[in-house]
Amino acid sequence: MGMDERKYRILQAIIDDYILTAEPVGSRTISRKYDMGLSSATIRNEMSDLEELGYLDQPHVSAGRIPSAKAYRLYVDQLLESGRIQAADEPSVRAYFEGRARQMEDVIDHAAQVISNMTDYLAVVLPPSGRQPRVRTIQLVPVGPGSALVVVVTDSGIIRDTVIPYPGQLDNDSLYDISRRLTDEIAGHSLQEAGTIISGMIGRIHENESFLSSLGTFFQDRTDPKARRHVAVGGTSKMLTYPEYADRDRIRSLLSLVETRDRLASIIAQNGNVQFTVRIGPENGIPEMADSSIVTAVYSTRAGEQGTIGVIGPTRMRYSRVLSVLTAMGQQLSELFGAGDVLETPEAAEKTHEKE
Amino acid sequence: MGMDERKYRILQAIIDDYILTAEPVGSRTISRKYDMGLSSATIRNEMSDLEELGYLDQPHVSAGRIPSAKAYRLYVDQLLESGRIQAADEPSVRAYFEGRARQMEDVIDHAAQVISNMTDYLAVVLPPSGRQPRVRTIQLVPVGPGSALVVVVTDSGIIRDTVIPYPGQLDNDSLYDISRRLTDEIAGHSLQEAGTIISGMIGRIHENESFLSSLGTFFQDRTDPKARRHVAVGGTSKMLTYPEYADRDRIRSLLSLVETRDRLASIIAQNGNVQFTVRIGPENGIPEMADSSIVTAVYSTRAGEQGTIGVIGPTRMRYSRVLSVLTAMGQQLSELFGAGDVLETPEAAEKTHEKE
DNA sequence: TGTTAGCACTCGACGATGATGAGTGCTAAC
DNA sequence: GTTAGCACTCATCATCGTCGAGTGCTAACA
Repeated sequence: MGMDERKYRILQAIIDDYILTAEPVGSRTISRKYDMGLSSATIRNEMSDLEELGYLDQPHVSAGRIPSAKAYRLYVDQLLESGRIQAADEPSVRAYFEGRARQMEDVIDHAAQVISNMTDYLAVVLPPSGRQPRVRTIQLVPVGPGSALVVVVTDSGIIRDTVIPYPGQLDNDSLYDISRRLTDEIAGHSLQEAGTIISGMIGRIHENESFLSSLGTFFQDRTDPKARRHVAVGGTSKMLTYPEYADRDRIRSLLSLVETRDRLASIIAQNGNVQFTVRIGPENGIPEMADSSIVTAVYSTRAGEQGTIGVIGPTRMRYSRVLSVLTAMGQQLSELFGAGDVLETPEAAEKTHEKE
Repeated sequence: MGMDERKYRILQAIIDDYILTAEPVGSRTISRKYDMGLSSATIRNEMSDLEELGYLDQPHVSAGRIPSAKAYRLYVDQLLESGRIQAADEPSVRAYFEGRARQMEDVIDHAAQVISNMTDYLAVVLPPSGRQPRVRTIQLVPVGPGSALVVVVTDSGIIRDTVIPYPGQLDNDSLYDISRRLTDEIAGHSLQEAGTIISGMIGRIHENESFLSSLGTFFQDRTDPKARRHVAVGGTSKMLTYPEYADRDRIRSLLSLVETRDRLASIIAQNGNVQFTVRIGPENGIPEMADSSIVTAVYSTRAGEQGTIGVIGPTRMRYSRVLSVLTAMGQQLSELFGAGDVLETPEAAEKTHEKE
């Protein structure tokens, strides 16, 4: 007994129906709604086979069948192989970004909103990271007595800033001078290297030792992989519409996952270099998420950094829809972060220029 | 029939018990658990009176009584008048901030966490705002070809940054020069005034007109009251433990409120100059929050800006606890934003200095 | 006059019971 | 190989009676 064409069509119909209704689907439903040209009895036989093959589960004897994780896996694999994933929604994704979003964090927040609006699932967007960005400029800006704002511009265009103390006797001009000298030293190096270089300067330059040491630790902090990153989330409340999250404990664990951004980020973060990751139910390895699926995709920046966008939803997810939305959004974000300046959409830049 | 001492004590007991159990409380419970030296029959008579006075509601004939919004109001008013609100938790609040938090947003996020941990309700923290901060310095930092990062330091220490385009022919030094000249012009003025001044310069200085105009709109954007501010939220998942939020629609409306930060901010934002605001049930005027209470408190920065911290929970809230936590946190935040530099805790600054 | 014991009454919560119907597996006929 | 038919299973739902918490009222008591 193998998996022939007809079995697959029936399985597909069952999956489609279950994704739609979230209710166990019976043989009668299939033969009626998805006119297969087969009677319910025949379907029943096939379903029995499919169950034996591990593609269907039966909650109890007198209920219909439910697709197993294995069935979804087959379904998704076929989907991915067939190349039927089209960024069909690209125009509408693009429309969402028309003349909007300036700062990186705004873009990311907005992207999460858009994804969740288009899919009706929980959307997560991680900022670009991974590759060690290289320093382009460092600039110190006086903030108050005894403290300066450090602005580091990297080749990925991302600005990291923190206030550090500095000896009060420095005025604006000397700060600028210092900034220039520092830039000369560390430009082109990674943040980590920059930290080492600056720490190394402490011996050589005897003035402002404490200041240099603060600056050194600043770079070290920024290199820390545990450093909190902004994680954008959208559509949490959408999850409440799905019956699989009717259980309070389940909502609870989902909510607290969303609340602890670190954990959420580590779950969504992609490891490999693949375009998509689809983890169905138990595959995701998170006990309390055994009947949730996680789909992620990658986007990249001009500087070669990678970011991840992801969707979390019930196992009976509209995978096809999700994959196509993620594709479109991945393209859009890559474009946004790759084409023009990282911190500005092409549109926004254009709009500003029109005023000339 | 007035409200005598004994009635009040009974009412208090009922409120206490209901806050604890969330179940209608009967006359028997009161006479036993809160030994009043009265039989249940007497309590019953008093409860009957209290109901007539509007302080108690009865879900149905054979159930106990539930405190009405009017009862909570009385309770809270007494609490506030009695001056029994003590920042009793101040030490533990302080402990939470030991050697932590550098950036303003981190402080705010952390504060929301702490409040929700200490109260077990949903906590919201709004960043300082209100007063028009005055410009101290403006500095332009080159980010990439044709774009510069604008860093404005105000007397409230808040850094607002955006990337704007600038004509490519400017190099670092001329940017610095421009920054200096701009600072000379706008230092001491509000953001709005700064915008006007810069726009006014367009006529006078003919070089870089487009750049100045971008900069002008930058200031206008920053003055926009609708400008999105970072709103910190903590403890959303805690709300699921309360039976009053068992209903899915109720969680849903709560969740979507939390998701739309703008609306959340406008609900929490304080108008007057009072230290506390307690809005009980229907008092808050938000239909879907008719059985939630909102308690807010104010903190302030050295620069005279005001921020708001707030708690959202069921009407049967532990008001006393919440008020005392908010008091402690308000003090802590005021201290944090008032004493040392706004962007740094005294601890953090101290810690860094130790390295000298 | 205020307090309390006693009692009848109300009504939601809960569990048992039975009807309903969706769906299955199996068998036999086509 | 397909399908009609049928017995069987079992979750769902409404009904019904029991249970008990809690009340209001009355009458007795200090």
